Amino acid sequence: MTPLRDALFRPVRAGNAFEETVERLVRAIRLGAVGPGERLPAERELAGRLGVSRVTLREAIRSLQDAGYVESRRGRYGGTFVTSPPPAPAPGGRVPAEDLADALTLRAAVEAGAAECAADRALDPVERRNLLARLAECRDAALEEYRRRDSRLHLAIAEATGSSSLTAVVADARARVNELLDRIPLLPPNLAHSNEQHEGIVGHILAGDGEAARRAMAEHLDGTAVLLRGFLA
Amino acid sequence: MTPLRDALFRPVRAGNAFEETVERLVRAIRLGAVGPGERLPAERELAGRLGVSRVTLREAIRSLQDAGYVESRRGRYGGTFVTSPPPAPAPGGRVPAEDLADALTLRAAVEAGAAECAADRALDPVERRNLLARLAECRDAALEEYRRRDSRLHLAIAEATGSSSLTAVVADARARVNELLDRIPLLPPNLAHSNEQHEGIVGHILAGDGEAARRAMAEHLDGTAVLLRGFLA
DNA sequence: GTCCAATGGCTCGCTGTCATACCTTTGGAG
DNA sequence: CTCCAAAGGTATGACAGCGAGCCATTGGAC
Repeated sequence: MTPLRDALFRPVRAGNAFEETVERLVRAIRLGAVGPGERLPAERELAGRLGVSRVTLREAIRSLQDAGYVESRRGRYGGTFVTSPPPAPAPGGRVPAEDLADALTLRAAVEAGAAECAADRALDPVERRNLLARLAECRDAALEEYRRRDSRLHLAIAEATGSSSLTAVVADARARVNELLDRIPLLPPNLAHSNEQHEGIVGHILAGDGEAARRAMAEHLDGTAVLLRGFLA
Repeated sequence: MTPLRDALFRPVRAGNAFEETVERLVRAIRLGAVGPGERLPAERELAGRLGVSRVTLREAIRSLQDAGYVESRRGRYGGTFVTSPPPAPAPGGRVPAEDLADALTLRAAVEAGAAECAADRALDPVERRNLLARLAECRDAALEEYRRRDSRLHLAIAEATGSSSLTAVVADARARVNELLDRIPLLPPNLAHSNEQHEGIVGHILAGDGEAARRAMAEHLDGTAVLLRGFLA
């Protein structure tokens, strides 16, 4: 009973508008939704989308500039551009075991569910191409680009469910796990294994086999879960 | 690409602090976390949990009073109590097909995932008893209480995953679907069938059979999904 | 060469929200 | 019977965030 109330009476605001805006922008960049060299939406549009005033958005962008994530240029065809290469994330200290379990459980549930939903749906050609393109991106990614492209593939799978809410939840879950992954080394053998599993997952989704897609995704996620638990527990 | 950005650049705030607080409180009551006659946490504590000032919380409580959801009493051992019976929800009009699909997809993914996670975990005796108690509550629920108790059972399953984040996501998804369910009739045969399925789901969870629990939950959810699509499409 | 549309940069007054403190009511402890 | 702890009720000053408007810069269209 108490844990249920904890969940329902959790904070309405994760922080102030400025902090949450920074968080969102960093997340979009870290998850690869806006790649290096690409431009963010114009301030007026972005402020509207985020439901935040332009003043607040600009403060957030200012701190991303200071952190080296973006650079702004004025004038027509100007804008705010993601720098390449992006700054290395701060390593961070230990992680409470409970937080780790919470993040991994959330991700396991939503990503496996998303893979199954995506497979059980009739995908249009655009979605199919998107999946294959993201898969290819992962295949020939350099080490320092891998995490971002991996996230993009996983998010493409979430998108393929056709549910924007589910996509948002997967993005949240993934952002949390990525923060933890940044604290452990990324090894080439793991990467190769990951790519094999990606092939399988996407294959099952395109074939419309929900059960197999779910199982493959679960196994894939379990791999990184084991790594995380090993390094951080 | 655009749908991904839509998900990541979605609004930082769902509304102002007052509106979101009202939403939270109504949700807690509608999902049965605080049953008829029960007391909400004291204002000072609740404001702290929700991360909102007491002034704002009180405005929210005030509108719940006006809507007939709660009654406040002063003095020691006073507090804000959920009324019984609660007011009937406003029926509401048509639902865009896209919203319906979005809500159902989200729920299918997260609730099926939660059932599987719960089953694959070593449950402590408290959690096992909680599941059985909620199951029993559903079994002998009157028609007008059924929706609330059904939600409590489903949320108990989410709690059993041990992940508060996952519990919160399931609560969100369920609140959205409940809003839609309030627009269609609840028929005794459906209810009986639901209860049978509940037995199966909880049984598989207690037995630790994640695969079966997931499948049973998916089937169960599919039943109400079909009903919803039939009535609202 | 001139114009102009689109972009980032800046300012000001208004409103919502917060933190804090204090008041009022109530029922059990002693 | 008295007291007081815990709850809801109220008031106030400070500030974050907003909307709206204007300025400055830029590069292509004409």
